Amino acid sequence: MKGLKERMKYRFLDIEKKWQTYWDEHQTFRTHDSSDRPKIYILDMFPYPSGAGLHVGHPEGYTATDILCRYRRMKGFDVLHPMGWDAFGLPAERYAMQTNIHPRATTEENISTFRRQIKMLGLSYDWSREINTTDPKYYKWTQWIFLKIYNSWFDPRANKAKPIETLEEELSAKGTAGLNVDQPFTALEWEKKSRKEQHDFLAKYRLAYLAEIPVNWCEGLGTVLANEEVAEWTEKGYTVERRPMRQWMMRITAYAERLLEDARELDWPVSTMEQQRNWIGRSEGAEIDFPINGRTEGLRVFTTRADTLFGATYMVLAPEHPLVEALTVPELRKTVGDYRTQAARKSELERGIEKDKTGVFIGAYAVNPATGKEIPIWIADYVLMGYGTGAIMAVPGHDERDAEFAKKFNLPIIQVVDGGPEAPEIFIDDGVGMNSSSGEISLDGLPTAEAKKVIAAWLQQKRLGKATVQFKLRDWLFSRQRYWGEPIPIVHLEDGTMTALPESELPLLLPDLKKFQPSGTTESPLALATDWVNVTDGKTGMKGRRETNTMPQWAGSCWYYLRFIDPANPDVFCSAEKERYWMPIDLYVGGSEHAVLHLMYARFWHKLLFDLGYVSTKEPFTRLRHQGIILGEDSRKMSKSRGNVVNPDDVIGQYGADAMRLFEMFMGPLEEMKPWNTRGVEGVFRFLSRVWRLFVDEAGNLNPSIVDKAPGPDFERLFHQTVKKVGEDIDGLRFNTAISQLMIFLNEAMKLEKLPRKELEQFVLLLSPLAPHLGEELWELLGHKTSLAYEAWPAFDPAKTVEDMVEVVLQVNGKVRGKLLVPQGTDDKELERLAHEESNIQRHVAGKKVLRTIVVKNKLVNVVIGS
RNA sequence: GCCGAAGUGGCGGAACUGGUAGACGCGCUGGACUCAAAAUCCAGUCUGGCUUACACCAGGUGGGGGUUCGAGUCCCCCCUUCGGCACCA
Repeated sequence: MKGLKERMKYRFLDIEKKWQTYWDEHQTFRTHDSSDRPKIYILDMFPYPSGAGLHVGHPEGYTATDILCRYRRMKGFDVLHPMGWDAFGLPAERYAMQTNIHPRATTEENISTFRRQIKMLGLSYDWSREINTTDPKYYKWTQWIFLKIYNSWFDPRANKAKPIETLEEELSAKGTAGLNVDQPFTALEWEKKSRKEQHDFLAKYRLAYLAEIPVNWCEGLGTVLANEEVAEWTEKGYTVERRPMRQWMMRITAYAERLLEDARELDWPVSTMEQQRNWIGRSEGAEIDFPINGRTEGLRVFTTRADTLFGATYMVLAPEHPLVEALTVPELRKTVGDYRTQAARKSELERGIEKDKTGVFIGAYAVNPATGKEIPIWIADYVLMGYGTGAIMAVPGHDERDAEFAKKFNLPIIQVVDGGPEAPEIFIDDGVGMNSSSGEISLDGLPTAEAKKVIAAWLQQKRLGKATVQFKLRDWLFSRQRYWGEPIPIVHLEDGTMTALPESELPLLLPDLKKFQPSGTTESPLALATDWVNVTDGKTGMKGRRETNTMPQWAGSCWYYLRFIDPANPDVFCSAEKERYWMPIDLYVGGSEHAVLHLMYARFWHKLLFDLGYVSTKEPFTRLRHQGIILGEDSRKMSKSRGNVVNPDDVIGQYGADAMRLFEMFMGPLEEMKPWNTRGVEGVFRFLSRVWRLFVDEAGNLNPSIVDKAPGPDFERLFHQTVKKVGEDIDGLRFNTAISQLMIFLNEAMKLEKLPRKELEQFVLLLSPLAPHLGEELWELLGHKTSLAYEAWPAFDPAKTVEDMVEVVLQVNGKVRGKLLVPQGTDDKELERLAHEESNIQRHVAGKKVLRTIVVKNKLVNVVIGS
């Protein structure tokens, strides 16, 4: 008795194991390159394999893309859907410092866990393409790309990157004639320069370069951080200080305009686009040179409000501004010096928190080019060296920060823009010019936009300035003081020059360390591997020292999507032919926490590779979606301390992978934040069990009620509606509504005595992308010998989706007063007549005047009456 | 402070270009099966009024106003939540 009952049960664990093994053995999801079928490249952001294993957030995005992939395969597409590991990273290294276990070992172990957990979900990845950023066969190419970047420069005339040789050739041919440089030289002079001089000149143009800049040093982590990363770590309680250090940078700023411009064509979430736009921070304005008494060079400022030039009553330099030293009068050297050291100590964060303005007068004066008046020059830390020119003209009448400063230090405030009678004391918006005329120019009466143009033209003509564009984006700090990262393939030679490793020497392997300890300096632990560090340059015979910094974790993820296309190629990072077939990525799914960092860096590298001719598209990710965060059952963020973490292993053990998949998709829209709910998992599990019972009888055989028979008209219509809706919803990533349609279909099917075989088979196909294990099992039970993964997706007949009887709503003044069942397509006249016949309508219309009647075919009749 | 997204039953959420608000699921209530329970199945479930009942009526998509025959959907103002930026001149 019990045995029989056991057999009829939906035994998900056995079924799921069986099909996962089948897919593995048959290599069901192995992708073949370039056929004449349409292609689609669907990518998940590959995970960092942490020691904690998968959490329920990971499967959400992975399941979504998996469903779409399975669906598209059935629609006849070549689908590229790979998975890999972003495996360099700090946690494994920190663990190594505590235990001396090599990060490689920890990483391998974590990857096994992740792989096992991901495979349990039944995701249809092509595992033959698995990649790992820490694999030398992979990072060889990360280093190769680094060299490409190092050996390139950005030609502003072409607005693109070019090999550095093109610059050398140009310099040899015609010197700096075609370039905009401070100290021009001729071709002959170039040839006469020493090896080091040439090297240093070129270094200023390379897209990867070393710079001594104030960086974000995090003592706790023993490394520097990119500006973009600071917030993340300070939130975790680490302190970050500004410290000048010599670091590798990438010239992402050269691409600011293109990163902004090309984003317009992308199908990305608006908030992500917005974040990127903010981060790039383009602003249009003007550069103006303020003459300084007794000096030939002026003081250059950037302003977005050149129209307020007449209101500039003083100037402010950033404390770090290079002219401060020269301009400060002797009597004030001490005060100014003290202020500068004080400001240098403060981190940028601290500067931001202290809203109270500080600053000191340096004793010098500039001339306002519009009024001809002398105005004092101050330094203050509210002006940042990193933005614009590091100097501003202060217009306290129309800028809140300047106003605050002016009030504190009793500097004159002049109003030069009329904001109308309602305007606040400090009016910062657009208005009409006033108090702005000299013998040469007048802005009085001009609207702000107009005034900006007039003043810009005047400045240009007087050679005092010009319209320019500024960006907030800064160059990308690319080096980290870590062991567990890609070594930078550069050697520093004893004459102070650098040499890049030839491609033939890649990969430059990480040396094996016996002990994983911090170097004790600001260098990475690699500095301790003296055998590795000290080298002799083959070409020059000079002694050299390897670069000990490694690349940031973002490096490997900047191009992994290209390696997936051709993962084992030993000769190139990705074959051009395959790249042209598969790129761009048609759908990219991952967390919104990567909105600026990863997504900006990857776009930057991609554009570089595009300029150098290695990829065929200017953008890598055409359509991007973020999965929403899954909260704990208590609607709060999942965390160990709250004890509300849901473990995927447990859920799968209890309800199966299909139920887990289905629930995560049924919870709500993919992108929304939503709470976990165990009852909800039970709900979808019940649905799957009901599907099982519909197909399988108590003895475990195919339900004998399934017969070769045409469906009734109502059921046939529902079938066609279901095919239509499920397909459309999967394409639109609306899995929750696709599932509810399948539920509706099942509910109706359960009511039938005899089940039409053809429709039920097709239903299995519709269900299969969402619950693939159950799908395969039922498909086999229905007598099919091979996997359904490449079965044709069911077709629907639009004509058969329409109801022949429709319910028409009867309204009086827009309020529902009755309903009517009429044949589809009943004409307006007839509907109107029927409406007026209906008793409840007559009751409401009685004694009133009918003004008009609005009829919407197949929808409603609205009788409009007077009072 | 600025920018962006979103507010719908007890809960997760549906509702195509303005046309029956609450699909589907959870929960809850009642019933069937059972010695009993679990599982399963059937019925009900926005709020209020009235009714034996069917029906009917009023209100209802964060709040207030507007456009419209008709608004969850469009416009204006306000409130709340989430995400981002934050002296960027």
